[in-house]
Amino acid sequence: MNNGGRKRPPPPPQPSPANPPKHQAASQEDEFVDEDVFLDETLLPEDEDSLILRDLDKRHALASRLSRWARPPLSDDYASASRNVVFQQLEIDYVIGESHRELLPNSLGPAAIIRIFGVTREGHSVCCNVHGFEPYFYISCPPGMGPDDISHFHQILERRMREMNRNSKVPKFIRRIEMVQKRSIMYYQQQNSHPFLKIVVALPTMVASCREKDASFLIYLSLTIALRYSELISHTPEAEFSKMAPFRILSFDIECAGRKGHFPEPGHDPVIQVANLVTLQGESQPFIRNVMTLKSCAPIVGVDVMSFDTEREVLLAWRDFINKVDPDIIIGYNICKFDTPYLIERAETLGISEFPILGRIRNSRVRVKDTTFSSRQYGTRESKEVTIEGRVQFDLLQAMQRDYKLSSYSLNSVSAHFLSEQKEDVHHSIISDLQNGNAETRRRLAVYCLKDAYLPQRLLDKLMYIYNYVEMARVTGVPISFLLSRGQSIKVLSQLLRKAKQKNLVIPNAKQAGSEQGTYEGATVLEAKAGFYEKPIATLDFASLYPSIMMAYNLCYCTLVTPEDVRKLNLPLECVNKTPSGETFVKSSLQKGILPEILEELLAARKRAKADLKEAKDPLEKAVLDGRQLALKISANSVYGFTGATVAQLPCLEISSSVTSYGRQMIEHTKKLVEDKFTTLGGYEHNAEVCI
DNA sequence: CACTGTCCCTAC
DNA sequence: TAAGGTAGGGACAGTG
Repeated sequence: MNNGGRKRPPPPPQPSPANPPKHQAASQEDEFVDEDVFLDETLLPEDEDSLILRDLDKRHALASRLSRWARPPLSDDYASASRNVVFQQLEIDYVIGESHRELLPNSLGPAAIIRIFGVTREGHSVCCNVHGFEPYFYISCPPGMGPDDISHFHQILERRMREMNRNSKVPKFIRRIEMVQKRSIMYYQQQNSHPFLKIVVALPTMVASCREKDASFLIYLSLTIALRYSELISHTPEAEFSKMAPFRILSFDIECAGRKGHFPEPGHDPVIQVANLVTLQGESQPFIRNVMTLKSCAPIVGVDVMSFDTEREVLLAWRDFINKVDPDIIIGYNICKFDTPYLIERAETLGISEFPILGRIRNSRVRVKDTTFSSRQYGTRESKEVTIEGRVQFDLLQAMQRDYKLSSYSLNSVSAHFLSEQKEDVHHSIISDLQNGNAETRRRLAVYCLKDAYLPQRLLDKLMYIYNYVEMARVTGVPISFLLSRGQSIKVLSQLLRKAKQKNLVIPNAKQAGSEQGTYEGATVLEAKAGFYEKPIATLDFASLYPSIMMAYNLCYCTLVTPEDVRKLNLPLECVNKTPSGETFVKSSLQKGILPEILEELLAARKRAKADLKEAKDPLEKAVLDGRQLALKISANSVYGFTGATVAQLPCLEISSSVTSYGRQMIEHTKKLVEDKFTTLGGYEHNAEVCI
């Protein structure tokens, strides 16, 4: 048994025997009315089965509830592996052609990408992508391999998998598994009495041995897989397979006792409280509420208060809690930049080496990495990256900053904006005083800490983040974490890879050395006619102009014909389109482009979102759905942007400049059409004029 | 003051 | 290392 699975001590003892239970109950009732604003009916449990832990006995209810929800430990079969994880789904995207240097560091030739999606430990359970774990496993093979070699490569891959599998001590107990493919998020339907699909991952030694044995087949991260991917049956996320998985969502918040006038630093300032709420996706109430405090804390209605004498105990209690509850998704406010790194760095300071075992890979330590993200769309943001294998971290602050333009992103103002609820800020200057007071002042602090854990969960539900992000992840085929931590281009690339694989195409590494191609001509903007118009003006608008152009004219990497090919191939005129910018593309009758297909899918998804929008009644729900369809629109537009991004993975200015040239042409044409038709000569009242 | 370049923002 | 695009307006600073 590893540390991560170590049993948490049985229900902690009542923290403060000095307070007789009766007195507690009385004071609780009093305070509940005027002080515990957040403990209103929205948070209080409704049924008997829920946790109302007014006395010691009820603590056992928590313990049993917790163990009921705790997932079974890994089988002993896995004990021999130094690191392992159980995945729900394996998918192998095997060839992307010449390697992308970014995606495949250190590899030169055509490459395979194995993507692994999903994690589970119990059959009916659900999972998300292998977040945190590198979502791509890189395998490279000798340079010079082309599309014709795909099947050969396939076989090599398969053989290698088998070999590795033989080497491992893991028995094969899965014969047939039906998988639900949702790309990023999946619902696993148990077809088999045995719950496990097993994949043992990343035995570091195997990397070395593979290199020695077969230099032409480098494996950067080794895998041992218990079933062959050909045995997987994947379903598109439709009908019953489009259901949302009941993720287990942990929302947490920490409080630190900072020194006066200083922002808390993990090198100096202790973690004094950690509040946790655990909710099943789709349910309105958390099924676990607790708070871990340093020093005693008076009881709180509906909350399991666990008090400890040392900070070390607090941290370890939290680690054990995480491992026991085994959440799929971890949320909070600014957790990525503050809470999570703070806990880890604090544990480092205190020398608690066994603390950062929080993920689903046994004995894998969580590390903190500094990252910066900068793009024109989202601006530059510095952040810390903490990978917790197998758990999605969803920072509501990040999501807010990406999705909404607000004047302030404090939890307080965001909650006020979306939930009409304030957070009753405890000013940071009095946190230390509250901590140094008595059990009652620490209780007050705990209530606020809990509220700070509660608000992100409310935001998550209210803004339908799980639904919207899962939708986006499904459509684009990237893990959810990418949606928060990366830009638009990875989404386009991911869709390209998916489509290319379907069609047995390889994507070249187009990023040439010194790609100095400059910029290209953009859209026409007609001159506006300024003035105050009393009568309404008719507006003309193209529906998704650029995507429509790409679809209509079949513009794609794989339909572009170079000038020399035009000469060589002597293509009949009726098979090609010549764009206003002078490029040639074959028509879809000859070969349908990948990009148009991707766009069709995106626009179909957008259509679905718009249909939902029509159904929606609640204004906020409407706003959220509107945001979703807008996000899909932006994704569709970024397909065009992707081709014009000269610093991206696969620039193709022939496509982007063709799109804009068609766009200009169409706008001119429309203007002419309208102005020619609606004239006084044609019997209309006025001459029409088309401007901005 | 006229003009230019930069930054920042928004529209599409 | 990763990063959708171009067009265009307004505020502001610097310069002759």
